[in-house]
Amino acid sequence: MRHRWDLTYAEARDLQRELASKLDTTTPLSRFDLIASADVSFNRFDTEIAAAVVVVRAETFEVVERVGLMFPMTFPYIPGLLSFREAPALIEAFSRLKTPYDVILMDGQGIAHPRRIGIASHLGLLLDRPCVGCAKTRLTGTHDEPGPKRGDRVPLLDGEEVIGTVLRTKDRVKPLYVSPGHRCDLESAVDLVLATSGKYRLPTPSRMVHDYVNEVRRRAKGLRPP
DNA sequence: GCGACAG
DNA sequence: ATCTTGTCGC
Repeated sequence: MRHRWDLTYAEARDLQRELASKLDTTTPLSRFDLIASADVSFNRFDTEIAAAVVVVRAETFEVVERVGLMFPMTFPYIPGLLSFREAPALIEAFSRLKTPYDVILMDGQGIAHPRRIGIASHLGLLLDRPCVGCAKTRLTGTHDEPGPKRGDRVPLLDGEEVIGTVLRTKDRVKPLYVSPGHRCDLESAVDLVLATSGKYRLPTPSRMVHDYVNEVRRRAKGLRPP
């Protein structure tokens, strides 16, 4: 499934409402042996964005394949419309990936979004692959403070509706916002994040792709140490 | 109108 | 998101 990206904000929101109705957030993940972690990186005023995907074996964190590239960035950052800025570059990166993977782990919200279609949901839907959303901060929803220990969690709510889980992945560090993206349910999403984290706040595959995508950007732009 | 607001 | 050293807290 594909669609155009050069839309007005109103058109983009209409498209989101249309796409959101196609999401599957009730099917448990059958497996997550091979995780395709995706991320982007860019400079404040640059017009190019670095996108990368790292396929990691969940049990060992061994890197199976990496793809990194630079891509033109045209859409601005508008809260709620993040995918229109970052997804085109990510989709290009995924198109160059050869390794079959079980699930995508995306930095950002899944259905924990005003229209229930954050970048993890949007990406999963367009690629027709299971996708988990794991964000560092909140976009929408309310919640209590989870307990202080790793594994402690509390529901992320929008009124009565559960749209995600605020999950502590490490003792006494800020919790993460986990929500299903597509072809995945909330329980599976939390399981995956918990199974791949512990040493750091972020899941290890997320840290790996974050480091790699920064390396890709710096190598393309040439950053000089002062 | 005011405050909130993934990356 | 990125630019950046030291520093406070467990």
